Amino acid sequence: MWGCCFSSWLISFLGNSTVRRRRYARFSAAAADCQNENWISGNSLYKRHPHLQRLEACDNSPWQLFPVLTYIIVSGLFQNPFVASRVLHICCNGDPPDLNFATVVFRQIRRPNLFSWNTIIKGFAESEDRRSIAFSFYRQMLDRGILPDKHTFPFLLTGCRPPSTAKSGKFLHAHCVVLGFSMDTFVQTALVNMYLGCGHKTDARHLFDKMTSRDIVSWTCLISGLIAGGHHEEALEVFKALRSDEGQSAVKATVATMVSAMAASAFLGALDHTRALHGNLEKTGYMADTFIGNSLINGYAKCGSIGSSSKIFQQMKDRDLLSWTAIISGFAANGMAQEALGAFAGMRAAGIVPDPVAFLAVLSACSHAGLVDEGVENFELMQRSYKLSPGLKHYGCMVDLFARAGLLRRACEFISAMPLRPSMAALGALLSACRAKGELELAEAVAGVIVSSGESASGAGVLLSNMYADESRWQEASLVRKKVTGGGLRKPPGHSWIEVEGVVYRFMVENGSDPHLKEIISALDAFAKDGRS
DNA sequence: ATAGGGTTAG
Repeated sequence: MWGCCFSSWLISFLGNSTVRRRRYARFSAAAADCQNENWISGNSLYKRHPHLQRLEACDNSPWQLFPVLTYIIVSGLFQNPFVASRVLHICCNGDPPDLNFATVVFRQIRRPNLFSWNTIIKGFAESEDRRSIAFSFYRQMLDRGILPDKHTFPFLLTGCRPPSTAKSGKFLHAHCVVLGFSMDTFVQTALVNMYLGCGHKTDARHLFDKMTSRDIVSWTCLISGLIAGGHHEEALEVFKALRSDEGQSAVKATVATMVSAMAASAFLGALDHTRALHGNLEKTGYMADTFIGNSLINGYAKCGSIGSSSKIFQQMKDRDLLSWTAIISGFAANGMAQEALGAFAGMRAAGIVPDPVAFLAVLSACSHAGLVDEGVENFELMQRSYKLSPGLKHYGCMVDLFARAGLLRRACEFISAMPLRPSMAALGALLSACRAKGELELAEAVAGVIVSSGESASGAGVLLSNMYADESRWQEASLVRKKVTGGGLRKPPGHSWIEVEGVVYRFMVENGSDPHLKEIISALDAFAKDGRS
């Protein structure tokens, strides 16, 4: 983008002949240096060419780069590998990075050095949609006889994230071993991260366990990677192992570590863990951190301790978008819709611009409390005042809002007016509302839509079958049920977990393997008896 | 004589 701007700037710059003559003296000094094959670099370079120091001050603002870039190109200093690498680095690390211009710059470097290769590889590996280009640069680099160093691999490995498989990652792992970089902590951590990202948990654990010098980033990578893969209990176990390791080695949990541990604890709803983490944090200097505050708000809210959430929220010095969203969705999840709406008003009054996630929290508060008018109002506000187009989740939430309120007609109308294909969740919400209202005909129609969507319809099938059973239409009930189970479809068994004295126990329906299942059932029976009396 | 792996809300 700014490559184009630069061309026009260059033309206007060079077009003025008086200016050009005045600058000639400076250029000719640089030109003299370009004759010299022994390139100077670093401090001595900047001392000889003070103009180049502007390179250091314009990382995020390409506009400031233009004058010095002109100087660099016209003088020929661009062929100094150090200077070329600096320019390339600026193109790749701008905000946003301009990879097209970086490629143009890279192609102009006659003999790219390892630093230039690493820089362009990093630029593409960190991009969203052009990660594969990083690999083709790696390939070209090897073809030109340049060997990678220990910096190259972490760059390349960050590009091995889903949807790409572990295939290229394993390839790189082999290169690391052969070239002797497999003992480097950074490379090893990047490998662990890559395996976790590609879903190869066992390989990642194996690698991590064999690491000779784990530092805190390695630990944090493992914990956050396990969470991303849905292994929250294992993440907490690793965190405990880290805690016992902290006594013997120099590793010490950082903000990133604590935030990840908190996320696992929040997901599991483990109140004791959350409290323990909070207690730890009070002893460190981390409480002032916004990330930490946000994760505590979320953690306490997920554990049902919304009072603690709002206390943390009030004590926070700097509240950002996420702090407000966390407290709104916390209130929403704990059935406090009025407080959620109040917090939303507070957020707007504080000058924080809500984003789609914030609106989702508001809408879910309305839907849980049956506040139809407020829901519709905010759904419109989001589009009208904030120019945000609702996503599938927002539409799903609105369907849920109407369906829970028993407004089946309105829910149907809303679905047919949707510009997006309704999600399974939206149709499912409508279907359960049909059961609650005993609207069998509508339920059949909705179930038909779900089946024709081609996705797994086991939940819908079970629900419809139950509806037939409600009406004592046993034949149809068993027919639907057979279709669900006979077609290879199986409803995944529901599972839950409970934290008792700091230990998380997971249990499943249909699975007698848990040694505590009997205890759990008898405890539930006791609760049920209490409830009746 | 420039660079590297990790962070929260749905």
